[in-house]
Amino acid sequence: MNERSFTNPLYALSGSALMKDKRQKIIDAAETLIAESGFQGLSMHKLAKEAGVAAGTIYRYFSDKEDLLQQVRLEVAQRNAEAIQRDVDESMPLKERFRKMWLNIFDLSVSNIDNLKNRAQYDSLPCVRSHETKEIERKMFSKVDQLFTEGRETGVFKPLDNPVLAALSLEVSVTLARKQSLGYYQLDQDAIEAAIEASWDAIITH
Amino acid sequence: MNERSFTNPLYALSGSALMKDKRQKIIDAAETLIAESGFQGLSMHKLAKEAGVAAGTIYRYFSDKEDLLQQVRLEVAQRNAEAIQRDVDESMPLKERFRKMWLNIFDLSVSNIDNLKNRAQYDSLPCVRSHETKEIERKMFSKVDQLFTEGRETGVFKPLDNPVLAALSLEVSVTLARKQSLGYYQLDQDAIEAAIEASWDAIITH
Amino acid sequence: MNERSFTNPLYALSGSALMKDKRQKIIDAAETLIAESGFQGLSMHKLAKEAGVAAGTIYRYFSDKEDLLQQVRLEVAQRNAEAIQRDVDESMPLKERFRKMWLNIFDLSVSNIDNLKNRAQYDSLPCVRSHETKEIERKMFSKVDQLFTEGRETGVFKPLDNPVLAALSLEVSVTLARKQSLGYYQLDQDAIEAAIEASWDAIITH
Amino acid sequence: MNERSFTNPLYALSGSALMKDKRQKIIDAAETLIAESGFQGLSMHKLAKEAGVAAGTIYRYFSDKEDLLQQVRLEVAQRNAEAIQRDVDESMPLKERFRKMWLNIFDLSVSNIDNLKNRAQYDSLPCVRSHETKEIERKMFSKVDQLFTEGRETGVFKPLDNPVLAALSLEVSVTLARKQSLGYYQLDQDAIEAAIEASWDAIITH
DNA sequence: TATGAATGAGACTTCATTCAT
DNA sequence: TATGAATGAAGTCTCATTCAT
Repeated sequence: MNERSFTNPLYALSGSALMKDKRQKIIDAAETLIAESGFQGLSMHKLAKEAGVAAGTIYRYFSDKEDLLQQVRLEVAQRNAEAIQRDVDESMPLKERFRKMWLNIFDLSVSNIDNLKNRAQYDSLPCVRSHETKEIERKMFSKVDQLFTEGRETGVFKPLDNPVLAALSLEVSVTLARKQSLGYYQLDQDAIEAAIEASWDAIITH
Repeated sequence: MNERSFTNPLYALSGSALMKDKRQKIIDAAETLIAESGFQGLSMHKLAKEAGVAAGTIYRYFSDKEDLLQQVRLEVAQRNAEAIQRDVDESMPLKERFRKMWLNIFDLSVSNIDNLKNRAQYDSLPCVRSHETKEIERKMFSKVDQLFTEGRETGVFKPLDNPVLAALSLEVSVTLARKQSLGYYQLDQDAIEAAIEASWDAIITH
Repeated sequence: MNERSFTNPLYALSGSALMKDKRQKIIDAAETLIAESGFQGLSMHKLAKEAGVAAGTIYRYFSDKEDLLQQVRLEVAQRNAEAIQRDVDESMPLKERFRKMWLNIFDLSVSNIDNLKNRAQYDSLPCVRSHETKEIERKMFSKVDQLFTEGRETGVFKPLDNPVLAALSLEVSVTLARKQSLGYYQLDQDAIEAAIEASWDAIITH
Repeated sequence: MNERSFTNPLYALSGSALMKDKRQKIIDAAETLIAESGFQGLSMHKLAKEAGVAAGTIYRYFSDKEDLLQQVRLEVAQRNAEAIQRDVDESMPLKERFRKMWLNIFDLSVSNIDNLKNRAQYDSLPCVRSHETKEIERKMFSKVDQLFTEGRETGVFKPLDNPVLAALSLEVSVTLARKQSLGYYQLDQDAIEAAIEASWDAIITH
């Protein structure tokens, strides 16, 4: 968000702020519609209506539909990156950090999938691996990277690359969340804790 | 079915066999196009062209596009189910069965993802969950189920539900394969064996 | 109908009789479907199915759809012609003949309209005025013609052409029947008799 | 509406007026095509071409084909309603009003049928009977209703319901016009006057 | 900068008709 | 003679995008 528009109302009507408002309104509307009706249900007309702008206006901020979707994904990814590492601090013990991020991912996945917002994440993210995407990923996984690097160097974790460690442990939470949302089961608190413990077992040395 | 087509290859073009051929040609063409351009890129006209039939012909075999897609998914799922459990026998030791299926899934995922054929699997399978889908899943996971049940009852595995055990161990191979296909890393034989070992660690009691 | 097929079962399977059966089956099926779903709802495939023949077979008896419809109309028209003049005899008094035919037309129109079978009559008959159509009309109106001619020559009816007299009197019953079927009103026996009387008034000299 | 378009003809092409023009152009084109090729011959592509707009444009003004047809019928019905009661005034004697409307209907029917434009009226009007249709009918028949009511109450007409009186007298003109257009006969002025007289005889008390 | 009417390619689907068997 | 699979033109409608205002 442009913070200036909150502290000084004058900025709210200025060119760039207004523009930013419209751009944001369009992106927000896109997310809303995608959450409601999935990715294929997004038409530029519905989007314009939902965002309260004219159809042509969208093309002042995005070169075409693909560009718009790209930027929606970017925004979703950024929000996800923040959510995943929320309340995680380097000063916390290794296991606690692991547990916190595991739960963050699990919660995020459940809500995303429930809202169909997962589509913004799953359908799309794999398709692109642009510079920006990689930037996001680095940010997204900075604390994750640190966790795995630290754990491996102290001999707590197995000597595997970080992405492999992630796939073996943290990303299991995504799989479990998805399955739960599809109705395969309903994990209670104990089951979740057991799953976290098992994920931990996967990567520590025994 | 016209049995003659099995005994005498000359009959291969006779009535019912021809029909089966055409249906299959359409499904194959659909898989090809989906692999090339994803799910949304499949138009009935392109499909007709690729399959070498008239547009209207498709509707002799499938009531509409959704029906066609359903049947494509079914076929893909069935092929996957077979591939996953290939060369796995109950008489084999628990660990060996685990390793074999892990590798089957990994290999399948790599090739699927490389062809984008995963879309037929990932985009769609979750959408339905019909009776047929469940039937497929049961078949798909019969040997998997047996593995986990046996392991848990003998105290080798943790006391978790089968789907959870699967997510913690076997399905990790999908995540790893996808990441590899996206270019995050290239797993050599040692790394794969280590990943299998780590997956095993996730579900056994320590 | 081919009477031979009733008296000698051998004829039932003979070429021409069989052919006539199929042709009739198709026409009957067409009438059934038109009655059910109107004229536009008639597709050659549905027709083939209803008639119990293959789609291609229809084209052995009718050159194309238009030809088929033409012949359906012809058949309906013939049946109508018979119905209109049923139980009318030259020996009956003028007024009685008039009343009988008026009622025949009214009853026919009601049932036709109720079955949507009117479409076979109203949508189509005006479109063509072929030789056969005229032939049908002459037959259809032979007793009507006689009625009007006789009435005019005896000075009972106004000196107007037969088709004009028909429009002024007998055909009013069609208009009334149609309106009733559309729900404008429901004519009881008295109202119908009054309408007949009024129709009579239209054409007699006063 | 943009009021300027009423005060200054230069604005005739400005926004809202243009829109109105386009909608009207489409409706006019529809009437033209229906007149030429009947109701079934109307395809949205042909219509777009005839109207000089893109196919998609039609859907800005009409939700779908059925909606378009409905509005065409409405317009035709309204025009007919006006034509039927043109130059008819309550101050005129009963018979004169009757004669005028009879002729109005006859003339209208002849021209409609000659253009096949009757199809807009006959094929369609009976199908709906919506609120709007009834509104049209009331308007269409206000002077007709008044005529019949007045005539019945003054004892000039038979004690029959208005729709029945209409069918017996005024609507005969439609039947006669149709038959004439189909080439059954050609009514000269005397014959028409005689027909009017006969129609009058149908409903008056003797 | 913003609008939104207009565009027209292309989506899915139907159906009268043909023709090899 | 009968079949019915196959055809492909034509149908209705959607939607990303443009452009005059």
